[in-house]
Formats: sequence, structure tokens, C-alpha cells
Amino acid sequence: MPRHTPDQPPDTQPTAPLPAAFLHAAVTVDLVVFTILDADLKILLIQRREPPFVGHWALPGGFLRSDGGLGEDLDAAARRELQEETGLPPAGMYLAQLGTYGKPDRDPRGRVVSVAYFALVRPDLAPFVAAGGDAANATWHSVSELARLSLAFDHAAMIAAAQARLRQELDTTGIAFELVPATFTTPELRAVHDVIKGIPSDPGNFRRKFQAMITDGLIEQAPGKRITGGKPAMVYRFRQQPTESS
Amino acid sequence: MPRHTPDQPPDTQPTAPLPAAFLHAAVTVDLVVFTILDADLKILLIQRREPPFVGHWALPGGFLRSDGGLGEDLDAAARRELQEETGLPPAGMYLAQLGTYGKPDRDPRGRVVSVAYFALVRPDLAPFVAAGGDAANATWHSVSELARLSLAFDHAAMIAAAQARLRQELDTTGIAFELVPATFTTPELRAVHDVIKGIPSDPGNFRRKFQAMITDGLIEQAPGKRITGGKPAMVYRFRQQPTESS
DNA sequence: CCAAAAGTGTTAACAGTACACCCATGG
DNA sequence: CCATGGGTGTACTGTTAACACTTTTGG
Repeated sequence: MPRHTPDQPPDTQPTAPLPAAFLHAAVTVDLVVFTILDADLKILLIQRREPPFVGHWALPGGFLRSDGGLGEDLDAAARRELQEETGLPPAGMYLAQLGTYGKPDRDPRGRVVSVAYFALVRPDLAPFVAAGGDAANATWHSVSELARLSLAFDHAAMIAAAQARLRQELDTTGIAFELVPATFTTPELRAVHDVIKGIPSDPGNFRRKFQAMITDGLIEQAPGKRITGGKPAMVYRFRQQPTESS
Repeated sequence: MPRHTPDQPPDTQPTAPLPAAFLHAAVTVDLVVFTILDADLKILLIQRREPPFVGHWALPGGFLRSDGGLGEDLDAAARRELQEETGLPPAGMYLAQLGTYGKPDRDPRGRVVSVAYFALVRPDLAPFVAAGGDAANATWHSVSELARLSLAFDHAAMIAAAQARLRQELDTTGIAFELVPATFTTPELRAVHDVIKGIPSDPGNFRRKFQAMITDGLIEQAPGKRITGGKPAMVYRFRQQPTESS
């Protein structure tokens, strides 16, 4: 077994430039942005104005910028695009990498490798996103109606992957908290689960899981009650900051 | 809400070439290749001969090839590199995308975006991999001893992510089957779980979960028994092909 | 007082865990 | 016949699921 004996520290090594013979690809980030509106899971789509796929619906996103130097970080680019297309502050929003799509023919303009991200927008902020930003014609679409739209590039595959991941992370991580306002009630959080899972869950049993989160110190009661036509619900908020992206 | 009215089918649209102003990055694939050897979780590392990071240990991988045209698919490139570095047939090996690493300064040679994959090699094939391939000095390293090595680039982060994913997928998917030979016994599969989880599990209880897989039609008994010093163990095999990559 | 919706109680079914025990083989 | 390790039985516990029931509001 050979020993590990670096000749010199990596930082001071001569950095031979990258051979131009290697393939160089344009890099984009695409965002699958979810929210819940009208008790329905929605994603944000924009309508394309430039070729290719003029008129088709597509995920918000764009090319990595070079900014003169080596260019920007992938995560930073995703946050920047999210802000540009939604007008929302880039911090404090759930954003995670989903996967990378790089089939040679996925973009007719040339070799483009796209890093897909998935983001969650709180429903109280969702109505404002379409208005702002430089992405004209950005609208929320119900995921149940996506089959009718012919989406640009391989964006349909990205959405499918994002939806699978959303479902999977729902019961393993605290991702549901990213889809309710800062203060919320038990039935509101339950509605998030029901919409994503597709089937309604038992109100009583859900409350017990909720109770466990309170005793675990994850959630605390907030002042006020919420009137909904029946018995008013208690209002809660998180104790620790909700999950941030990596 | 705007209607969806594409001007023309996407395939016949004029494909304006990609503006050169956009950042173009070199693309690599890096492979976190796991196996189990000597009841220990191991990963395959190569020792670098070229700058940067000469002498450091690194993940096997390499640049996407352009092959004259638009270049190869990401998954295909990962399989190709896996074959080149291990000498194993590219088909029938578990391979899945892990994540993409693209910090601007992660490679001193320039802007390089790396797509990390993770792969699993059956232990009966593992002893042969180091010999073949064009990657000189490829050896298996116990994951518990990686802390001592200073790894090239951001490969330590990739390995950490791969290990987390391996743990997570262990009890949600049939990934453990990719780390035993084609025929195997109950205690052999249990050993895989124990090594990855880090704690030994109850032989009796594990057998019952195993039984459930048999009644579910996932596993069937194979002829022969395995002698190990005590009561011989029955030998099993899969009924359906083990999980393939996407 | 009645409908609606939040929240509580109760119980049955199931899954996970611990551990005692039996079985088949080699030495 | 004994040590070794595979395989079975069983009791216990915690979690989930189903559903009846109580509570608090608005009309």
C-alpha cells in the first residue's frame, strides 16, 4: 500500500491552466419552486419568449454568470435566480440541490449542463412573487394540471424528481414547516401534509404528533387564536430557525 | 392567466448558437465507490500524479469527453470512468448521482463543475479492481481511516455526503443487495447492514425481516448451503434483477 | 341549540426489541 | 459431546391507525 506523501502543499503548486481540449459546457440552474395555494400544491413556471421552446412553459432559472472572474457559486446562482424571478429575499428561503441534468442533446443551442434546485415558498408570500422580478409572465400552476402543458427541455423530469423528493422528505425532515406561515395552527400544518401526500390524515392522530414536537421543544405556542368557523385553533411558531439550505 | 400557445414545435425552431458571453465550465465526474472487504466499509481512492494535489489521494473520475460532437452523457461518462478505473463491466453495477459541486475556486486550474456519483461494488469483485484500469495506484481504503488522509479538492465532502446517503438508503431501498455476491446467506446480508450502521443487529430479528422479503417474492432460496463453523446457512438469490441506476 | 371544526380518550393492530432456546454441523 | 453459529419462539414495548367523544366557537 503506497504511502501518502504529497510533494508540496496544494496551494503553492503550479496551476497549469486547464487544457482547452476538454469539453466545456454552459451551466444553468433551474428551480422547481413549490408553494401551497388554495389547498393545492403549485409550482412556479415562466413562459419562454426566446428560442428555443418559444411559448412553452419552463422552470425559472438561467445561466451561471462569469462576473469577470471564475464565475459564481452554484448555490449562489440559484439564490440569485430565485430572487430575480420571484422578487423575494434570497435568504431565509428553503433551497436544496436536486440533481444535475446533462444529456448532450437536452438544449438545441449546444452543450448545456443544468443543475436543478428545489425551493419552497411560504404560502403567505406566494401571491406576491409573480408580480416582481424580471421574469415576465411567471405564474403558479397546480401540479395536477401539468400533464396538459408541454414543458421546455427536460423540465418535466426535473419536476417529477422534485415532487418525489418533496414527498419523501415530508416525513423524514421538517420540510413541512417551510410551507406554512411563520405562525400556524395544527390543522394548517396538517393541510400541508394532506396536500402533498394526496390523502387526508386523521385530525386527532396528527395532533398527537404535533404535541410530540412541542414537548421536543421544536414548536412553542404563540399568542392569539385562529377563527375558522368551529372551535378556534391555538397558534404556534418554531423555536429554532426552520431548516436552511446547504 | 396566459394560455399555452407555442409558436412552433421546438424541434423545428431555429437554434441560435449559445452566446459565448455565458460562462463555460469544464465538467468532471467523480465516483465514490464503496465495497465491503474484511467486514469493513471501504472506498476506492487513487493517488494523483499530476498537479494539482500531486501525491494526494483523490476519488476516481475525470473530465467529460467531447468526442468531436456535443460530448457524452453524464451517466455514460460516470460508467466509462468506473470501467476505466476498475476494469469492471460498466453494466450491472449500481450507480447513482449524488450531487454537483461547483464552487468557483474548487480547482486551481480553472472553473470546474464536478458531478459526484456513488457506486457499489460487490465484495466478490472488489479484490480485482485495483489491478486493472488505467488509474495506477488505485486502492481500497477503510472509511474509518480517511480522516488521516488529506484528500484532493472537495472530495472529503463528497465522501461524507455519499456515506450519509448510503446509511439513509440502507433501510429504505434494497441497496444492501448491491454489496453481497449474487448468492448470499442471511448472516452475510446482515453483516452488510451492521458494517454500514456501525452497530450489530439481532440475528433472530434480522432473519424475520429476511423472511418477509422471501414471502414478498424478492428473494428465493438457491441450492447449496454455506459452511461457516456452525450450523450451515441456507443460500439465497434475488428473483428480480437488483436495482439498476437511472 | 345546532352545525362546524379543534382537540382528547380509548383501544386494537402492528412493528421493533430483547432474549431464551433449539438445531445442525465440524472438530 | 461440545463449541460455534444458524434459525425459531415468545413475551414486551412503543408506534400507528381508527374512531367515538368532548369542547368551543358562530349563526
